[in-house]
Amino acid sequence: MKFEAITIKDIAKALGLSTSTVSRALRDSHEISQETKRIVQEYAEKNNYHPNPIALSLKERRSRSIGVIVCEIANSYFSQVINGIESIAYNNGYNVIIAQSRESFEREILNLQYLTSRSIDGLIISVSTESKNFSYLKELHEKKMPIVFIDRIVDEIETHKVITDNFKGAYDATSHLIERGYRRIAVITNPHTLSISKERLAGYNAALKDNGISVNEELVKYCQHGGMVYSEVQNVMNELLDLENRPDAIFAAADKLTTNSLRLLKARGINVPVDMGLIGFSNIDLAELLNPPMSVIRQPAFEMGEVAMKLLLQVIESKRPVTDFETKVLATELLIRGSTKEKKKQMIN
Amino acid sequence: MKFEAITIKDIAKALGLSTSTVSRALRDSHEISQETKRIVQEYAEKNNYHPNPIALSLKERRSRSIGVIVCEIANSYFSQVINGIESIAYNNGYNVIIAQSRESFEREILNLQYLTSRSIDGLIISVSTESKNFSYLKELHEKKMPIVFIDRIVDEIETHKVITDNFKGAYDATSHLIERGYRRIAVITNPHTLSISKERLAGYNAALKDNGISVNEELVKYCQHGGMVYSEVQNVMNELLDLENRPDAIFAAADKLTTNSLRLLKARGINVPVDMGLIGFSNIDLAELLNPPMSVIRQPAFEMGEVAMKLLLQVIESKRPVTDFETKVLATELLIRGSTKEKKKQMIN
DNA sequence: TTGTATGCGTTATCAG
DNA sequence: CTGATAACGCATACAA
Repeated sequence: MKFEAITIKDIAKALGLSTSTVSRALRDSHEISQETKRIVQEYAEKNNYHPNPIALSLKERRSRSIGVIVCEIANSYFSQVINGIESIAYNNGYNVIIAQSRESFEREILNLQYLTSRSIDGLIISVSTESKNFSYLKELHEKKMPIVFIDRIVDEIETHKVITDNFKGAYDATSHLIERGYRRIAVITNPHTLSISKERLAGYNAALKDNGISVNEELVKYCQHGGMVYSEVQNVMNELLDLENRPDAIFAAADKLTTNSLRLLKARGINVPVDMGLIGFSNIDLAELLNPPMSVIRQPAFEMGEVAMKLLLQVIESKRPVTDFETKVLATELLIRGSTKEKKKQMIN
Repeated sequence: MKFEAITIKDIAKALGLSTSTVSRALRDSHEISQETKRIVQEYAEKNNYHPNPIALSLKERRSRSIGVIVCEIANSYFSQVINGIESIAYNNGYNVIIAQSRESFEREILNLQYLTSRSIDGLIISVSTESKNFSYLKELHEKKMPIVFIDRIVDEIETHKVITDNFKGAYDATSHLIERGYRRIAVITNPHTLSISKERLAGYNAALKDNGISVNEELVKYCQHGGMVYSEVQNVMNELLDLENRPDAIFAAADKLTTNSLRLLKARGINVPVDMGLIGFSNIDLAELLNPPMSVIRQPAFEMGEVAMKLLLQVIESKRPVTDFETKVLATELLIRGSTKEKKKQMIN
């Protein structure tokens, strides 16, 4: 308790004991008499004593809080990830300190400095689209800060990583479009600085190739800010739509890109999937309620958060050396929606 | 930095100075010679010195971190709120520690104890649906912990509150349904322990009354767990649909209830809005892309977070006594969607 | 201008 | 079994 907090010293004074005796009594040490323990514990209970964790942190050199850096909390995927992280953290008595990079490298570094200087015991991070220089993270890693990467990983840093099978996810998505008869499939993706972008692009390319469709570079569009900047997505979408040989389908390779693509197509009066096929990575809960229900590639976000936090705990609690790292690859899920014919009725609203 | 951290003591030893001199030099105290300052600051810079915030917290009795308790992070409304909170916190050098109650009173208390014992400087909370006893919060408030309530407030505790005009929002929503010709309008709402529920229900009642429609108790349904438990929403939905005189529209008085209602209606093959009108409080980004576009009541979630954090800062930085509290009431927004006729084309997907 | 001593709350080490 | 003391990293009142 921060205000008027009762301390061991207060208890000691009140009970005419020394602080060390009180401390030991509270920790149920065997070298304290039952009687003393009882008295101390009762008094502590009655006065709602709680050890000051700040003091404990200073002493034990651990804060029992971990840092999480993602590009944006208000993103269905990341909020689900955080949900998973928090659930495991909570069960293990850890606090979660959240920070957002908003896809800015500068903010990522500032957050990183801030969190680490706040003595977090570990870090879970999904790097920003803007990040190219990872020396700060490397330094941190070399200083033995437990780090777990999630989704957007940094290959060169050898630590735990939690990802999904991005290649397969993208392959499945693209194949799904091909199966539905689309041939001229564009892709809108995050910058290739991100590991996930490369993998998803590879999956897209492979699916095309396996179906005898040649890859067309003019159909590959990058969004430098991961869909954070709406106008950027708008621009690449316009570029695609203005091509003399317009694509007949789009694969959006990230959550934010998917929703923004959908919105942009709608705004231009382009009917999905009749005028334009669309599939994307998305964790939006309502995808199946869309018009028409939209097939998506879903990442097991909650589970990814859980796994990341569990790995981090293992390192923190030193059950596992940082060198003995592993990469967890979870499966993506291709949710095929709207396969049944929808009844069309007149709408009032 | 946590590992191999360089301390003031290290600098003092290296430079043959005392810790206090170093401390003062680093804080640019006037009582230190320019020369000494320069030497110390250069050395600190070069060795990447950062003061240990844990030690600072212990000394200054403040942690520069604030606690946030919401029912669930992975909820579009709350994730937007947190986004707003974080943005202001970040600009002011504060960390945000997130905790979820998951609509459980027990968890709320545990989180509360945990956060406060972690010496947070302030608290922003949206209470759980299950909470009826606020003695713990009251106690905290009496101990001068800066508290700001957001959305789900506790009337009896006199501190800052940030809410939206729930009465008007619900009134608008209900009126909107009435204007569209619906007459037998049901409401699905959170338990009446929540302030927002009472206000929204009042708005609903008033709209009915003002339009000469009598309130029918069998059309008022409560979800004790705020939509967290899907089966609970399912049950009340079934109760409504199984009425011999079934409602012709539903007003869902909370984010989670709206999406779950929509999903349930879809699952039962009930066409919205033809077979059943539906409107609700919702901050889902995709509402306008739904089939058909769904009108919703939107709360300015991000702004609410910002306002809450600003108020909290004022109290923390003692620019404003806790007794001089205020209640900010932001406007809800009635987003009317799908007013233009939608082209209906055959779907492939 | 600089150094010494103290305290923030806790636990560990040593004495008694 | 219990108590005194030091230490965690820092800032500051007080001494020099």
